[in-house]
Amino acid sequence: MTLDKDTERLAKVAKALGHPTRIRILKYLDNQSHCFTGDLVDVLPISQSTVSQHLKELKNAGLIKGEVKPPKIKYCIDQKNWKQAKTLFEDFFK
Amino acid sequence: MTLDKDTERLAKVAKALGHPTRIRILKYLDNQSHCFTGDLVDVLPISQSTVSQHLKELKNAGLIKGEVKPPKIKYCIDQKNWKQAKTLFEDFFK
DNA sequence: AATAGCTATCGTAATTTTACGATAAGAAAC
DNA sequence: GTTTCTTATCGTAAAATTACGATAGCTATT
Repeated sequence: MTLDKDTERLAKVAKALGHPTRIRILKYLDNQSHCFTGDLVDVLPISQSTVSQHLKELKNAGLIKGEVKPPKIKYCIDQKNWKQAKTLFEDFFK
Repeated sequence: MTLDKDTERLAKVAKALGHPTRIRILKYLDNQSHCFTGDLVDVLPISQSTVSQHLKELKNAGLIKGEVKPPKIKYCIDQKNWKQAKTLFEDFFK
């Protein structure tokens, strides 16, 4: 059943979106098109390690991806998975 | 900032959607337009108390509402909040 | 080779989530 | 009034989440 797969995927993405900090990160990324961890640490009222942890979850959910630009890591939205997520939510709310 | 309110709201709704069982419940509700707890217990592979717990979370997030039809409780989607959630996600993914 | 800068990971504690069985609550039927 | 039916709530245990400081890793620079 691809329906069940979609359900699992939708739930996983939703879970990744289920924290205000992660929403803010994604909105920031959407505005800036890309950013480094430090940019977020400057903007968000939480520690560097916690920011990194949230980034990890977004990456695990496939919503963002990181590119190593030593000594920094450049994050941006994973457009392919982003589109898929958008579609899943559209279908769900339709 | 209404933006922060929207962020909080979006995260809250997303969190409520962040479990496959709750997605299934909402899909079921969308198909049937309404249902009782027992209907879901028959369909889902989890116990009655767990179903009730998931319903509670969906209700807390405002996505569904229950109407007492003794001795049952009739659940349906909260259309007003559902529309709002739909809009929040649309704006977010736009 | 040593230092400096940036970020992930580790270790940890507090809180939340998820699941279950058992129990309570409410109204209808007998 | 007792029983029956349906569902919420309680109590509980295991697992996951969230947060932090401290530490490690990786480059580039000095």
